[in-house]
Amino acid sequence: MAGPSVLTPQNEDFPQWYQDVVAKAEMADNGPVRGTMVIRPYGYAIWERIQSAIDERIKLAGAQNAYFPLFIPESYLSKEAEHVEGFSPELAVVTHAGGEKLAEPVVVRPTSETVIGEFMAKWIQSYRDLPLLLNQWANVVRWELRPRLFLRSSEFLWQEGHTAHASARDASDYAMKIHMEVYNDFLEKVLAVPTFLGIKPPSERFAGATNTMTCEGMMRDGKALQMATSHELGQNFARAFDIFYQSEEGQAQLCYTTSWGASTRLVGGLIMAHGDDRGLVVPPALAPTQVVVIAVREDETVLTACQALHGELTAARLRALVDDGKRGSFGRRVTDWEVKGVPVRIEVGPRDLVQGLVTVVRRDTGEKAAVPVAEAPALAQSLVDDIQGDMWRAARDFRDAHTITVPDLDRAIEAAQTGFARVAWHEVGEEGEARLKAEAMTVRCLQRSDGTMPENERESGLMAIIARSY
RNA sequence: CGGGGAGUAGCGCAGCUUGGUUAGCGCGCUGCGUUUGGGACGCAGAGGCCGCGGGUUCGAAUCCCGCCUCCCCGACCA
Repeated sequence: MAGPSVLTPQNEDFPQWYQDVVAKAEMADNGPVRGTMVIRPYGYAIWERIQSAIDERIKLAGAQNAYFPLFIPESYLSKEAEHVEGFSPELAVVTHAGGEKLAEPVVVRPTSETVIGEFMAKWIQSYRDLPLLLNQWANVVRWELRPRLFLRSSEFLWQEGHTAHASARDASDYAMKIHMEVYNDFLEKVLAVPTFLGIKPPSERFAGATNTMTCEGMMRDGKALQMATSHELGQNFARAFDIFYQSEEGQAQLCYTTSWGASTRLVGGLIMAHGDDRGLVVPPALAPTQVVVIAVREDETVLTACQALHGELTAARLRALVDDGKRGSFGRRVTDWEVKGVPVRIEVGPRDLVQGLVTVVRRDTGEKAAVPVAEAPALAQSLVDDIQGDMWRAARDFRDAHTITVPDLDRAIEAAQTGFARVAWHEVGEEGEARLKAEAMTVRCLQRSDGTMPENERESGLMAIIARSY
């Protein structure tokens, strides 16, 4: 039934497989400047759906969208010592503009804590102004030495939330709320990627944060990908930018701030968490096209049947389109839709049609069924519903099968060659982290033994998740 | 920046060692025809500053010198 693979098989060369998928599914191209990325219409359609799903959740969590400038005075970055130290190696700095050398160089934002901090200070006067909950959708630039499409590009698109609160508790609760109700919910319900939730060890924290929460997903090659992060910034940025409020008692108090983000990297995560040797597999809740109706050949009866099916699918609020056969042989077109990962396809051919049948195929399992034309829309609908859950369970089972709890660091290093290792955090320590680095591994996150999110890395009984990562 | 590799058609490559007709192959692209139930086939086409600059030579993709760029591995990272 299946022809030879169009792509490099995953187990032969996973990075090459990834590049093949990005190219063949028409997701993105390299830009003319090293490290930049051109997102093609199909890749962008997926990003737009990621955006709207996340944006909807951000708004439910109470934050409002705003927009801050791309250019940031260089001096802003230096106001927070750890922040500038963390980012300076990857800054793009504009030194000339308008034909002249600038008095103060301007950096292209690598992230916006600093500018937003400046304006928070201006806007916040009283405890009544808190919490201040902002988000922006923007592009950011971090000059990368080893770029990879979607996973690590010098310019990327993301959402960055920035909030200010009256107390450490409020800030911490809100960062957690975003982590669970925006990121984890999106990853589970839309992207169908199960993750390990935890906090970063101090060595892996965001520059200037007091705590970083992460969602770590497992890719099909057993490596980890950080899919979203939420940071508690303590009073570090509030102090640097004078973000004060007057309390009910009339005293000036420093705010506590947070920041949180998810980027176009999620598209890379989608590819690597669900993809197989035939290409992308897109979960139905995310898919720009959920059902493709394929005419086996250009034939009036066939095309009429396709249009009728398309009408019914659309009426049932499924995102559907018709492949009318003008674009080449049947086999070629099927392969193209498979590479793009469309969840369900309905093949309409003259032979089946004589018997009143069409063939319905699901992308995730390849399972085919010949069903009466009249039943096809309902079947497509139920497959769309089933596939979403099945993909999540398949990804979870894969992750669990490749996650091993081990008693010590030696065995953790062994296990992390092929997946994730779970080991007591006290078995690692600073010395252990150095050993991991030598093995190209890191502590991806720390969690309690029951898998929940700890308050901080000093809690006793924490487990470390160790893996190779992107 | 350290270590490796490569620049020839949109993409992937051969040719270079030993200089010499009109620079070639696969895929893709255009036209026409036959096809179409898992990447169809035939015929006819289009497409090249052989990375850039200099040199040697009657003659350079090929030899010499200089430069530039890209890719892979490492250090940094959403």
